[in-house]
Amino acid sequence: MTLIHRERPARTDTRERILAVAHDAIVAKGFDATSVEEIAAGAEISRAGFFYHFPDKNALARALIERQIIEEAAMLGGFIARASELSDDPLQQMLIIMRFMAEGYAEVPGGYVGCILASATYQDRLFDSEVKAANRRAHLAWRERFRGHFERIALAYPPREPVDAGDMADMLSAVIEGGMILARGMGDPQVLVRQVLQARQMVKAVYQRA
Amino acid sequence: MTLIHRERPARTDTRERILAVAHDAIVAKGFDATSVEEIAAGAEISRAGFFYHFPDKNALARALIERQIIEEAAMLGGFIARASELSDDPLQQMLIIMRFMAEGYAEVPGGYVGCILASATYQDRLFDSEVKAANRRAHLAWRERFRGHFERIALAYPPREPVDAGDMADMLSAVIEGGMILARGMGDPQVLVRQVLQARQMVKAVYQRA
DNA sequence: TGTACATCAGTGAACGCGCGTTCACTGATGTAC
DNA sequence: TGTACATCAGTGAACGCGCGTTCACTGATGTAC
Repeated sequence: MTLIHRERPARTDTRERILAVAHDAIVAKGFDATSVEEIAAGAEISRAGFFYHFPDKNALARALIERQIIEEAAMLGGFIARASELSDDPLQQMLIIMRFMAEGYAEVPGGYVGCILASATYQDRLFDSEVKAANRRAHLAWRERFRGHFERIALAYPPREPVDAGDMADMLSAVIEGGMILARGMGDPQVLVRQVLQARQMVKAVYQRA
Repeated sequence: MTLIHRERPARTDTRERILAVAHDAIVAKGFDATSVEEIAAGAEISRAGFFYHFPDKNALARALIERQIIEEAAMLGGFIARASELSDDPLQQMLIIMRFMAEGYAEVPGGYVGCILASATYQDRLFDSEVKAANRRAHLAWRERFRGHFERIALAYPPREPVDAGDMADMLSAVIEGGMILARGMGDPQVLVRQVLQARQMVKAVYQRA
């Protein structure tokens, strides 16, 4: 028989596992209702082990929000880059981006979807001002990212009804956050996908000529 | 000097005060982070007094969601009735309703707004199936309420891009829930108002001919 | 190549605090006769 | 109109439990000489 030397996997990834487990639990139940105990158990360490990686529970919230901001930016950046490869027209680019978004949400395994930023928004008195500021920056980043895009669209395609480019940019966030709430509230993940595709139809109706 | 006989106001309204205080706190901080202690303090009773009115904390959540469903229905019912007084045209009615909604949110004192249903959605593992079912019924009620309306609009005004009447109905909820999250995340209550008005412009673009 | 020490990535047990809930009790109001 | 009892709308103190956090310790790995 060989010696069963305890598997001690090179897990510098423990921190990542904590973040992944915590993300899912917080999105599902809220920050306060998610205990350090269950996060630690999910990451297969002890409760005290958690505090080796984070000074306190709030530091975890901060890290999650920062991570979300970075991942969102990466995903969107990918969509934008691919869309500008596929078309030079700003309206077509936006329609392509929105289809990518819908497909992205359709592919989430189990259809389970939630947004940590919304979760933090609905518990904002719990978080310190640093977390709130990060949350705010994230929303502003989305807005600025798409405002310029909608301004270019409006130049090429005068809108049928007057709309503000900044509001159109916010609409993308709003339809996703609101769609997630509906999808979860109604127990049907497809609701989010349909909302994104419908917002896409509405964008066409606003800008596109027959 | 007159006898200062303790003011013992006829407060059968204690239950209502509990609900009002709890609503504000839960929407601001989440269900779990809102203690019975602070709800009782806000309603000017003792912690034990709270349990005279509700068997446990979950019963409070149920009562709040049921109350929200009733109040929403009443408010919307008022808007719909007034809109059908002002116009016979289904599209004009919808545009009037959406303007009422925007004005309603613009008038909220302090611009402070949140939705208890969204709050419950983001903590849904905490609530029992009865609460979840009520939440779901509420969303379905909104959808059915407006689906017929959008179907009538589509008959009179063939949409410029194909859209599903049920999805259009959901869009009203989504834009409000999403708008609230953005408004709070960015610290600007006007964001919600602008999102509702913008959705209104998009409805015009989809259905209205020049 | 061997030894001494430092650092990393945790563990297990204990801590105090705040929370939801219970319970015996109370003082004001309502009702029967 | 007075008295006895019931009900309403709570109070104050106590309960046990779970939570976030701390702390002394540990065993494996890395580094200096």
